[in-house]
Amino acid sequence: MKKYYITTPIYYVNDKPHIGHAYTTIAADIVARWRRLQGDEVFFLTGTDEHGVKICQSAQIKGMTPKQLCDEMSEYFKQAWKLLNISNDGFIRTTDKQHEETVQLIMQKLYDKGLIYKKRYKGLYCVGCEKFIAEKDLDENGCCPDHKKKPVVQSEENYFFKLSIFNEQLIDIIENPANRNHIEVLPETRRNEILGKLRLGLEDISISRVALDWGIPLPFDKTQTVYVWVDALINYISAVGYKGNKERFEKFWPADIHLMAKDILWFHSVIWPALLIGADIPVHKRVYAHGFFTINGDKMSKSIGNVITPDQLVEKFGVDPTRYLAVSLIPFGPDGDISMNELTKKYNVDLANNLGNLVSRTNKMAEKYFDAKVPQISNEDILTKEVAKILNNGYSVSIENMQFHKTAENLQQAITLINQQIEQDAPWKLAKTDTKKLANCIYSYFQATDLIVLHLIPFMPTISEKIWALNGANGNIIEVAKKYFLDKQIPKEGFSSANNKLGIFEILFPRIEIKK
RNA sequence: CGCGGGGUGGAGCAGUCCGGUAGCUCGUCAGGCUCAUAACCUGAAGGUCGUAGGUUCAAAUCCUGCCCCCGCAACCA
Repeated sequence: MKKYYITTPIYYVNDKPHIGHAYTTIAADIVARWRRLQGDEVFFLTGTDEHGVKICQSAQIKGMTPKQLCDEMSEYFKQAWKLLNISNDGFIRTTDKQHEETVQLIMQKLYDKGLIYKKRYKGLYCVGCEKFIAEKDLDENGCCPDHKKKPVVQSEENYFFKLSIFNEQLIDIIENPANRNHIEVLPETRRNEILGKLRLGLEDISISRVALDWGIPLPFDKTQTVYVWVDALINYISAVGYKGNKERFEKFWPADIHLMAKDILWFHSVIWPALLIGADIPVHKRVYAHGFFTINGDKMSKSIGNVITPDQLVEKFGVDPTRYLAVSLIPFGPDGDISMNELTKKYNVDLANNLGNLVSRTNKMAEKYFDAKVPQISNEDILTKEVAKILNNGYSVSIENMQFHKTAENLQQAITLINQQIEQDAPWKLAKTDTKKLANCIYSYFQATDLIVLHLIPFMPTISEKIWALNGANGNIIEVAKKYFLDKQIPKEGFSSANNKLGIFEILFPRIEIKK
């Protein structure tokens, strides 16, 4: 049995979950569920990032302790993932004791190996941004462009990580598949970007902050805390037991894929591998950065007030459609535009008209002509083989490459084929002339739909099961799916079989009117 | 000369690496069907592929110049 370790980033608890967080998490969940159907032993990790100045301040404003705030915010994420039926195996919080100890362990190791040194750092610091700001980025008045405030000169003594010495090695790791630490950075265009930046050279990075309570103290200098990014990255190994569960760690690490949005690709393809190599730990195998979306053409922002939350989507479309729509509307990788209108359109076309209506019409026909049972077959079922051919052609390749919009297209193609076949067969005519042939046709619609439904599981786990039941299919859908994906044979038992009673019909995807 | 992405019928996109009847979804129009969630099926109209040159028998696709849009530019969740 193969293992598969997949992660989302850990989300910063300064903000409640929005569609961006949901997007990454749903994508990861789809892959995780897909791998499980393939028979892999999957560890799917998500979590929350909880240290840093911003959290401290937010907590203060709300009159809470940082810990209280983190508990509250972390819970929002947990609930959002529960709502979206996310099948994560772990949920790490950077305030977990085990994580904090792991971070200290790694820091100590890097320190002992001479990869960390102390240096005075002087720069312009914008209090609003909480960061050092380069002179060239200031506006014409010498102020921070975001906060319109003059930065203050700050001088701090910090610990630095010798990132620069890894420069050549990192280029090779990313560029050369034969390197034993090779990391596949995807999509390709992003990989080129990273390589381009790496070729400009690396500087050492500061990895600690002074006088910040809300953080993990450096083991070798308790007056400083670990910089939040370093803290955050280490979650990927602490969650699988780098400290405390050697067996699990060796089983799952290195991660097979880290998923994220493009803004944090640098950290995952440069800083994270450098830290790992520094600490003599194998590096992850793959990072995949997806794009950002605009909403109705605008950047998603609180001030515009166009932020879409998972709750809103679920309220409008339901859980499974939300999952499907989130990943199928735009290609995974580049930036894309999303709007409620487009989502609704796709919902109506793909789910209500195509899939939903197919289930509806076949169920109603069986109800009408065969007393709500799956009819007996007498000839070979060709349709299901044709559907299998379509799915074999595009489904797994696209899902492996995270091209979910193509996977969705593939599924829709398969559904359309059945709709076309129904039109050609015209069962409503056969009902008057040839009951034997009619039985054959209806049977094949069920079988073919069942096959599609197996492929829908990663996207719409609950509705897949519902259709399975509606179609009077035998057996546990997950077990049947695993078996099917293992030997690619349509099982005689396990699909809708003759004389099976259909489920009580209900409309799965009610059409949603689009407001003009 | 900072780096990168993009400009294809009304809308959104694919095709560009490996030149050879320009494809998909939506929308529009016409027809069919009535099992179905006014759903489904068939067909049609609509594009000098940002622009100006070049290479070639042949370019959306390769090369060069220009115009326009959008990200990133490292301590940023």
